[in-house]
Amino acid sequence: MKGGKGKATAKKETAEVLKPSDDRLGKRKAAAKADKSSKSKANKDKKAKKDPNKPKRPASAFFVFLEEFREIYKREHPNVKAVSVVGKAGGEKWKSLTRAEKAPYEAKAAKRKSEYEKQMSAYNKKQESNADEGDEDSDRSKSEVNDEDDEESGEDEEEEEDDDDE
DNA sequence: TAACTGATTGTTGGC
DNA sequence: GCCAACAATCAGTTA
Repeated sequence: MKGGKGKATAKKETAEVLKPSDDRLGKRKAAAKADKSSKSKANKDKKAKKDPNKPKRPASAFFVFLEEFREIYKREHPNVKAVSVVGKAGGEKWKSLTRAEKAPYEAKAAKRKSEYEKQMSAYNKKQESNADEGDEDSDRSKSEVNDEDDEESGEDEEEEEDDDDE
């Protein structure tokens, strides 16, 4: 492995000292920590056997927000490049948003999710047929994936305006 | 030079 | 139902 393994360990200790204020958050952090430690393995594992054709998980509302927030944050703090800082700031900002303010991000996330579901069903079908036929499909699956990609080209964002639910 | 780390929240998927 | 894993981002770190 590479990476700041040692750094991670040291960081972990620090993080443990710095008890998170939130219970759930703490769990998250702990999970993330455990995640991290296993992640290296998981990553390798993933790299080793993960299917590159498998659709990526859709961004949650928070991640949709974070994409935008990063842009703004970079503009306001061009010197700050650390993702950890942006992540933290984004998390705080996210918590300060009202439900109405979060609504457009949730709408986008919902859309991405439905696309993800479509892609997953296509992917699963492919997996089934792969299981059926065994192999001899590599180039076919490629073209199918391309088809899937085509699907999402049409839509950008149209339902930013459904924040009326309260 | 490739691979990992951190920091965040939400969601997915497996058990 | 619970919980681990993963989604984006990228400078910095390490082997």
